[in-house]
Amino acid sequence: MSERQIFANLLRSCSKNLLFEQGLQAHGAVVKTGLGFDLMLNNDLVDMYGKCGRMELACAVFDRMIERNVVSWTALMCGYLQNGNANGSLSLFRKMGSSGIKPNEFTFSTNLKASGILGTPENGMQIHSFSAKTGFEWVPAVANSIIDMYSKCGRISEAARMFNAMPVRNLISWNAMIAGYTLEGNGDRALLLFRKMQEQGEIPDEFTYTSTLKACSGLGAMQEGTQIHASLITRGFPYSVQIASAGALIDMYVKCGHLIKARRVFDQIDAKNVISWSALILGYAQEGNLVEAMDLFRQLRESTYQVDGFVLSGLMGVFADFAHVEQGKQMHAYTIKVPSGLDISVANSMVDMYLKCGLTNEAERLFGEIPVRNVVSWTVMITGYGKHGLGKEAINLYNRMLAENIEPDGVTYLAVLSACSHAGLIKESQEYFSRLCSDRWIKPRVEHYACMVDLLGRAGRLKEAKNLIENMPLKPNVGIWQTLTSACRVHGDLEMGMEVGEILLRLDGDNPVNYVMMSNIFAEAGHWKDCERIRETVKRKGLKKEAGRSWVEIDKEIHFFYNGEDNHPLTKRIHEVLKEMEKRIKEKVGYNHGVRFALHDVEEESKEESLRVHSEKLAIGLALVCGGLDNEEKKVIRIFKNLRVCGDCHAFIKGLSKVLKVVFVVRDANRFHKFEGGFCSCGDYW
DNA sequence: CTAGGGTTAG
Repeated sequence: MSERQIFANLLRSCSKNLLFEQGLQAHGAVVKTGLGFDLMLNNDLVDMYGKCGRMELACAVFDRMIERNVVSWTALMCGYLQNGNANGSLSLFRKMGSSGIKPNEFTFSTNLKASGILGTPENGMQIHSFSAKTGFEWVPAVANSIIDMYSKCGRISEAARMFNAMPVRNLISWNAMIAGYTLEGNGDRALLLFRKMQEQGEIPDEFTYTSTLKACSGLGAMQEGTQIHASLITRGFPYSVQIASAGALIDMYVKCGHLIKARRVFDQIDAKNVISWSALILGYAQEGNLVEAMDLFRQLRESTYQVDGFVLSGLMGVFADFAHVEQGKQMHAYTIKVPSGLDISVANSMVDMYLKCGLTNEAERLFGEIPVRNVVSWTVMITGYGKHGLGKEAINLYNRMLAENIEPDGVTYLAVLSACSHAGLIKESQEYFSRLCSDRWIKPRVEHYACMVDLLGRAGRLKEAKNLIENMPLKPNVGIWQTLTSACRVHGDLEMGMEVGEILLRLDGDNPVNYVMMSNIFAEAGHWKDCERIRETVKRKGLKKEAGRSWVEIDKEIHFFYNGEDNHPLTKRIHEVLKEMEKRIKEKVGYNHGVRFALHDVEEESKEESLRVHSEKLAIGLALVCGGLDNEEKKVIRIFKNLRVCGDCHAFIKGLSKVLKVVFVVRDANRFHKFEGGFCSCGDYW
């Protein structure tokens, strides 16, 4: 074997096994032997450095080469791609074109993959047609990459067209198409294709299984998932395959609500990895079992596996949802100690957590410290401002984002529109909505229309709101009708309320929330008979609405309350304080029980009584008992509620904030309410 | 030198 061939083999082995130090030594030896200008060896060097994550060295070799062929260029592109720089690969692709070198199938595959990662179809389409012109389109690897590119760019129909037109399909073609449907959220189609490929004699591999399991997760299809699990075992795949699919398998059971089975799979895998750990931890956490989740997380930390950004951001998201500030802060402290704490998704999830816990200043500080913010970072912040009723600030932030050349996406528009909605900025919202409609790449969704309906409804422009729903190009969903119904209630438009309510009940007649809304409309209008009729229906159908639950954190401990609950050790004191407060508010601000809100609890018998024990009041009572009555300046009491805060409680807290020198921040299912000096930041519309 | 996968932030 020639010396040159020996070096090539050595370099390829370093590349494959990521042996940077040895590769560096081999590089030195190549130069010493006088082979420093050999084309093939230089290509291998570019590849080796790229694989080892040393792009500066890969570029240096590439720049010093006296001749370059298509392999040299493609190797460098792969380096960029594998080091997370898809744009780098694409711009190199363009440069290669202008230097007169023709791409081959490898160049096409690489850059199609890069386009898929960027997720915007323009680049990919160009490369697709380029490959067609140069006769590479139907080379299997290229065609597969085109399918992958289109499905990652949200052009599933293009992907399917390609797939159907392929003269020869291999396993990878099937996998790419199945993954595409799964990604699109069309799990049914994915499973259909999975069956079809087996009918045609194709044997699934680990990638097929992970994709189809993911499809089952999305569908909540436990039966299909279990079948796939079974065939994974009966086909006798080697361990490596089971490991690769374990994360998806556990996640499937988690998403189907079967934690016990998920746990069983986890316990049965000999070789776990960080993904199987994360899937299970987040499963427990999202279910509300934080004790088990955190215990597993501790075990993960103490294990040899590296905690990654996925599990950190996932847990942070759970703390945000449950408003567990203390846990969130502790996790924040932990992220500073681990490398994955620097992940952008972790930073974003922390900003979101602070915002959802009502600590706006902390969120702002953290947001300012993110070195490279992406569209999610900005959207989180805009959403947060919006929920705090800070519409102007949200819009300012949005403009700053545009100034920094960050492209908004559909969620960003949702954040801006809902910020306008919470702050009542109608003119502004119409401007942004028309911008959205004329955006080339973003399609308005029902949720965007719902924001506009909410805005118009809030302004009392109910006819316009109804018109918008009836004329929108999308199929109205339950949520958007609920928005309109609720606006009818606020403005006391009985006629439209009944009309819209009928639509709502036809569409979603088993949701107690809809009946509550209807009975409220009738109650507002004094139609007690109709109100009674609705109540009867709810009883007859046996519908139960989600139980109202509030919580408050006191001395790093969270106390939960359900409506009418009386098993807290301090219950007696809580009721005493609430009674006392009620008296003081009645004297000072003439507060009275608003019976109009009593129907939030359709199952309750006594309205007065049910109001007095709403969970948010109990939580506030406890906070007051535990030192909230000190009446010191700048005292803030934070309360969280799973549903929307009821109107009576809202009035009560407003009164409290006037009687006491306390600021109350209440996060409900919709937004934040900041009560200060007898006023609420929501302007009494919520 | 090349194609496919698992947990994940708004």
